[in-house]
Amino acid sequence: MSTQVEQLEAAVKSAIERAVSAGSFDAAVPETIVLERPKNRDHGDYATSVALQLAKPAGKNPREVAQIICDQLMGTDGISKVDIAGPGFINITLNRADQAALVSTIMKAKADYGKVNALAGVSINLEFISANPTGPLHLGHTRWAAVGDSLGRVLTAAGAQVVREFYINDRGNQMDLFGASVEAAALGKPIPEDGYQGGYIADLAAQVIASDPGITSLPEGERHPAFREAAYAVQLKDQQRVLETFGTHFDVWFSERSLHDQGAVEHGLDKLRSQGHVFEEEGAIWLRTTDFGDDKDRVLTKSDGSLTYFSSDTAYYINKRERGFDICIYMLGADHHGYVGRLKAIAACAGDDPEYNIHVLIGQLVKIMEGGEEVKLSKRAGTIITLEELVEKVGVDAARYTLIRYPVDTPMVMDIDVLKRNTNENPVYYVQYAHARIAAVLRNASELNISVDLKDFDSSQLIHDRENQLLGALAEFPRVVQTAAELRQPHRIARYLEELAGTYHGFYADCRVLPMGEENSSPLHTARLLLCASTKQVIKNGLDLLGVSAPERM
RNA sequence: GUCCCCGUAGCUCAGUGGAUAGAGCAACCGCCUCCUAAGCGGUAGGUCGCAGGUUCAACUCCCGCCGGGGACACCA
Repeated sequence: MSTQVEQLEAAVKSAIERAVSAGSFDAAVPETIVLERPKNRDHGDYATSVALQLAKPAGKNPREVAQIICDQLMGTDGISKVDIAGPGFINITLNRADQAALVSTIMKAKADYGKVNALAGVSINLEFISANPTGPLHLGHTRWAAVGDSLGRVLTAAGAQVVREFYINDRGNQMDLFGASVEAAALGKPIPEDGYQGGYIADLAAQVIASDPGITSLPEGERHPAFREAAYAVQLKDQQRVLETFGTHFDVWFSERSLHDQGAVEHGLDKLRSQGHVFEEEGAIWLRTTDFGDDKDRVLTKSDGSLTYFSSDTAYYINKRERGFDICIYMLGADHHGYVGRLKAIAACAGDDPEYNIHVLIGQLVKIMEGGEEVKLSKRAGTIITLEELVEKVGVDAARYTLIRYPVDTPMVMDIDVLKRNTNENPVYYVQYAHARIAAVLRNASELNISVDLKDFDSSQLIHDRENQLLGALAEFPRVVQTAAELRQPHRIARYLEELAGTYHGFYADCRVLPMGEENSSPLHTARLLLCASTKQVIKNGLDLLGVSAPERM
């Protein structure tokens, strides 16, 4: 089923085609017509600047072109008025009753309203967080936990096949240090100097001992790996538990070790060799990433024969592609932006198109304020804020919503004190409140036995400005989902919901939904109720994309 | 030195080349004897860091500068 905007776009396009074939002007018909919702209500329901774009190739002045298009557009089904404004904008006003048909569309589609097929048939691997299993998830991971999860939902809504993946860096030096730290804590010895100092190490030690009391009396050679493995298992499980309570689900937990066990590194190396970008120098094996814009070549195998972290990255990428993913999305912190070039180079070296097959999102840091002051985060000083602590302080909904609400490339400041408040300084409540408010109206309607049945819906009732505005906002939802998916920007969903909630509140203030006092119910009441129900559905659908709850009561 | 991100209202921030640059908070003024006031309406608040360029049109794209943050290992 095509949306209102798609129909309108087709209409404008065909108007241009008719004008061209009638010889009114000569220009190539644009692939897509940009239709925007004007900020100013006097400029109609939709506006387009095609005439301005076509003026030059057509060799006419823009208003003339606009006039020709308007003439062709006049009389199109559903369009009630077409105006030319300013330098040559075409302002289109739709027939109000026709727009109200959207209510049936939404009520029938329910949870499916907003799904689009922009990414249909595309298989996407979405990797995010990928923390070391050597400590609790902290604030930096939390931004990704919220945004990554939401992006997964948005991409799915846009038709993509999405696998959410967490890469476990369970190999190498850090793991040994981690194991040694927990072991030292368990034995009451001082933590190694370059080891992990956080308070959680003692807790881990206690848990490890509790589940395996004999571990401390193992001979040293066995004790060391035993501690490492036990602590790893406990810590990973903890990360998984915390993420589930946060509503972030992963389809695949991919262990770096398993990559090596499968021989994926050698396999990756072979593949890269066959593409001709591997060379040997000073006893090490290198990948010539500078062939593709990286600032220096990267070592795969060190001169002592051991593998670099980079070799895991290459193997992992190749592994993902061989598992059938078209697009690999990586969500990295700002401190890793230097990886972008080499990741893209990996793709290029593997014979892929780095502009299509790899997409790297760089997230800026989150600052946190509490009690009017910035909380300095420092592992050493023990002032790290974990995901779990944040949720304890402000709740899952507020934490998720706030983190998703901003584009990831802006550094953001979270004010804990504001998020703790149940006021609309906290935008999540503004949106949730609209949902709860509608739920209340619908409950009251059901007590009054007023029909909310679509077969009693009379679209010609909805002609009030506020109703029209609300319908316009509802019609935007699929476009917003599509843009959010294409640009990988879930914050657009949140911003849209705030606008929709605002439009609803305005409608609610000016348009009485239920009968007053002894008044009998009329078709207008039913029509407005259905408009409310549609709005509730869209808010719910949007909040679902954010992983934020849509309460029936507040 | 090279690279990335940011600079928009008092504060926190939106704005994928379009018309008079927006929202929330903070300030001020109004609105509950009937559907949730966690709401609505209004007033005030701006040289979109600075200077060039491209364009019919620039907060948006390009170049240079200024200011803030971050990154540049045969580390993981």
